[in-house]
Amino acid sequence: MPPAAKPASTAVTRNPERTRARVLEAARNAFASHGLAGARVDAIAEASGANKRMIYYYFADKEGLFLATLEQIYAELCAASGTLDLEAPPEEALARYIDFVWGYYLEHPEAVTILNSENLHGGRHLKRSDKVRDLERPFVDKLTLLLKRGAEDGVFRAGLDPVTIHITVTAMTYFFLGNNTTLSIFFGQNLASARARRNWRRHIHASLKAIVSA
Amino acid sequence: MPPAAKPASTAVTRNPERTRARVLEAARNAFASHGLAGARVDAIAEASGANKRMIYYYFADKEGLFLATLEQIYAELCAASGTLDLEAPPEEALARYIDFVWGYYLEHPEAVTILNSENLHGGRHLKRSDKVRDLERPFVDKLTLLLKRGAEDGVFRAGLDPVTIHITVTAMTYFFLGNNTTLSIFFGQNLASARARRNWRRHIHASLKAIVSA
DNA sequence: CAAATTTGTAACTAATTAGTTAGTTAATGG
DNA sequence: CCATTAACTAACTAATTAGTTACAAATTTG
Repeated sequence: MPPAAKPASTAVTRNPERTRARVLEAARNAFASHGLAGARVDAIAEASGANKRMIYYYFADKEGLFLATLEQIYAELCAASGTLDLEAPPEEALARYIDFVWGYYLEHPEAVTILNSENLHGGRHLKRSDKVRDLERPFVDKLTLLLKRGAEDGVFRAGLDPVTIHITVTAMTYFFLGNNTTLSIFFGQNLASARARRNWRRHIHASLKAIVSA
Repeated sequence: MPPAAKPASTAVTRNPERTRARVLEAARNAFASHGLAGARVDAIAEASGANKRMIYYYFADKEGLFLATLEQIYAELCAASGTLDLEAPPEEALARYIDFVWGYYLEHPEAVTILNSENLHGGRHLKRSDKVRDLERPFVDKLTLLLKRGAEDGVFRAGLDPVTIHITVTAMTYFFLGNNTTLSIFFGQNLASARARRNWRRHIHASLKAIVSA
């Protein structure tokens, strides 16, 4: 049922890859704005310019489309981390790492809401994805090396767990950005302002420095 | 339209307050499990034992019911923080504060998913809630005093912002618990285990100690 | 080039949904 | 004790929804 990858064609009237890509883009927007249950397949079809039938042809059902969206997000995140350059003194490299995570979620707010949706549904789509299981996670290896290097240089504490550090950086980024609205209302201040964001990013840097310091 | 609070009655056949409470409880479960769009008013009516008409009678519409659920969650969080005792040496008191936040979200996973839903929808329900605006937030005052006390004692850094510290503790708690499923899948380890939770809670304590230390 | 296959369309359907109508029964207050 | 109001019910509706059917055109392949 799922169409195999095909060599580029000069045809304009038919273009399955472009159709797929456009559907995925529209799906991403729709799921990000309304969640899995709130997103409308008809709306995705219209926004992508594809016929609704094609969505079912390519992705089987709404949940299949949601899974494909999730897989694309994870693939993009991992691919982006491939270009991450941590060849610098440990403290400088850690700062770059933080800026990468912060920058990624700042530029991809849809990733936050879609991952939240997947957690709402107990990860039932991701669980059956071998695409995500087989993904390269360059940032984990890079962070592992960085922490080791920092410990050897005596600037980082020894025995730091890379996954723990990654989750810490992501938690501080993701929670601040993803829950910005309710936090702003609850604390009566605009945490979406450039100033508030700048302060928070600075706070992440200072916090992680304190956490990893020897 | 919204019914006023009434003195307790001995009647059993009619009990608007109990009906309201049961609807709210069912709504909380439904919204927590399926989100705003995914929750079904019919299912909430059936689960609460109330007639669907009564839900519209008390809460106007589905969004009104969602707002009432949100308000209840915030009210409970603030009420719970009222009993929080921080009368202890600053480092011990900060540990208690962390355990309060951690314990609260651990015991109320539905608060996490419902707040995520509200953020998905841009906070449009909470924005029009004066109930939440007028809420007492005892934990902010308590934390403010604690940070001041710690600074005076020379154990905490001076000038720490209580809201920043609160968001930091909440970020590390909320993100770990709320995104536990996708994190577990992505990093190939069971972060829901008692051991993983214990380690993470310990990590929050160590991290905050490092962050606030003079 | 012809048969098989892939890509695409338009119109449809069966089920579900939020919200309503029209009325009944219990409590309350004068 | 009766009239008004509050609490409640069952059955309904109009709109929407995920998913399908039946068909057509383009492309590939033997």
